[in-house]
Amino acid sequence: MNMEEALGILKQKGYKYTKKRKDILSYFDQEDGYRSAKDLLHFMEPAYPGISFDTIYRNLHLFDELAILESTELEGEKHFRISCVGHHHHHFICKQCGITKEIDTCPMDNVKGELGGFQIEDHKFEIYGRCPSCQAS
Amino acid sequence: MNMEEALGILKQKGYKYTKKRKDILSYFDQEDGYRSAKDLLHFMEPAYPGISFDTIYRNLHLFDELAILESTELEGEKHFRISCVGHHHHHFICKQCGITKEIDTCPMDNVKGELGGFQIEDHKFEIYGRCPSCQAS
DNA sequence: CTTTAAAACGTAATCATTATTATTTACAAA
DNA sequence: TTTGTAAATAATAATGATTACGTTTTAAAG
Repeated sequence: MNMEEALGILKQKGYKYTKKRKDILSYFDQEDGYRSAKDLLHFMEPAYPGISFDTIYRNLHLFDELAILESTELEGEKHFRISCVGHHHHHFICKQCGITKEIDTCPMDNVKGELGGFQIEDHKFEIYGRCPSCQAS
Repeated sequence: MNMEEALGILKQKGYKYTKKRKDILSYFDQEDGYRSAKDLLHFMEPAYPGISFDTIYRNLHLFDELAILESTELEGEKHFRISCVGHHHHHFICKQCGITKEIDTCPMDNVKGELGGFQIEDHKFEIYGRCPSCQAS
């Protein structure tokens, strides 16, 4: 997912184009990892002093709903990253910097046999640790 | 993990035996699924009117630390279940009633090859859906 | 029994998130 | 270009989960 695609989705669904939304998208476009609402707020503050929580949260949720962003819960805080659309995948997530690495292995095929009678709706597979550059520092 | 084991751990580590702790443990012993602090509070209230949050949360964390309970985050709330010690495992979790089913498949072996240079510290694999009895209702 | 360290109480604070109402703005149609 | 209107934002306030704190109570060891 890149900015043009994301802006295209917004337009197509009838949502308005605002500079704030563009800037939010550009933030996630440039970052390659999970970021919190607070991280985004800190990024936005210089350009928009006093920007409200509402704007941050509403847009994060909107983008999550539109699958422009994907989200996960890390230590009690929701974190978001730009969506890697196209194919099913999971992530390694660096505990220190939040950067992600795509994992192509999905365990669900091997598991379905164990779950006869259970209706599977969703699953979460995440690996946590330190990325190479955080190990070095 | 059963009550005797759990109480043994408490004793061995020098923590006191109280009726509240016994009741908390008996709650998780009888429930076979993830339960929230609120769930536990509701269970405790009749026997201990006005029991404080502090008692609930402190003991949940203590038991989590001692690996008497294990925890996961579901929809912004921490949930706890009695620990299935002994072997590594994952869980199917029913979104409706919180009951769990053990999954013996662990995807980590297949994944390590994809993560050269990344230091793996932890992982989470959970499957969400409806258990057979919740599907029926 | 007495001691004492831990547990529990009562309450307030904190942190993330959501809701509310009023104002402002993007955008399309006149 | 102007204007109407629905959407977006601001400025709080509220909520819900969790943690912190000073005091009192209690389990359990001597």
